[in-house]
Amino acid sequence: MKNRIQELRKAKKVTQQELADALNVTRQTIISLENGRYNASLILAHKTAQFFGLTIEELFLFEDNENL
Amino acid sequence: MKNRIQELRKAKKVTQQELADALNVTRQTIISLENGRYNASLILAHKTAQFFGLTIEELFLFEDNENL
DNA sequence: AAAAAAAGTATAGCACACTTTACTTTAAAT
DNA sequence: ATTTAAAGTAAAGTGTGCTATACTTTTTTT
Repeated sequence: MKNRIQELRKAKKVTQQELADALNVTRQTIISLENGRYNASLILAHKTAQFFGLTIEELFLFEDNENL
Repeated sequence: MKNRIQELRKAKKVTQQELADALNVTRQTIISLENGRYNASLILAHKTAQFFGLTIEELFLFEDNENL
């Protein structure tokens, strides 16, 4: 599953550190999410979507056949 | 974070086993989600929401101050 | 009332989301 | 060109989502 975090963060002119602080996670977490190392938890997904004023489904691009 | 899984599952007259099969998880996972033992992963949340024809935000009731 | 189906509890184990720390590389500012 | 800020990599550790197996309790059916 891909996401639009990096794209939207840059459009908002926010650094990884600033986003991390706003979401109460570490910068590592933001890097890993942006670079597709792992998927966000449900709560983090929701907080991130709220930060950008979107729904989870708008921020995260779900494909069919995602195996958990 | 609470969710409406049990309520919607019963309304649809589906057993935990049937829902588990439809989502490709075990019955234990459904029981644990319904009884609030843990939160769904993002992908499972999405598949479950799709099963009920809802968005994630409609199926899962996010509160403020959820600490990851 | 007895049998069968559905729901629940318990525990051990694995995978991965997230943290922490430390170091390197790339981009921006002076 | 040098410095500084931002982004990236690496690796070990913790907590939890999910599986698997086995057993018990509740609900439904006959």
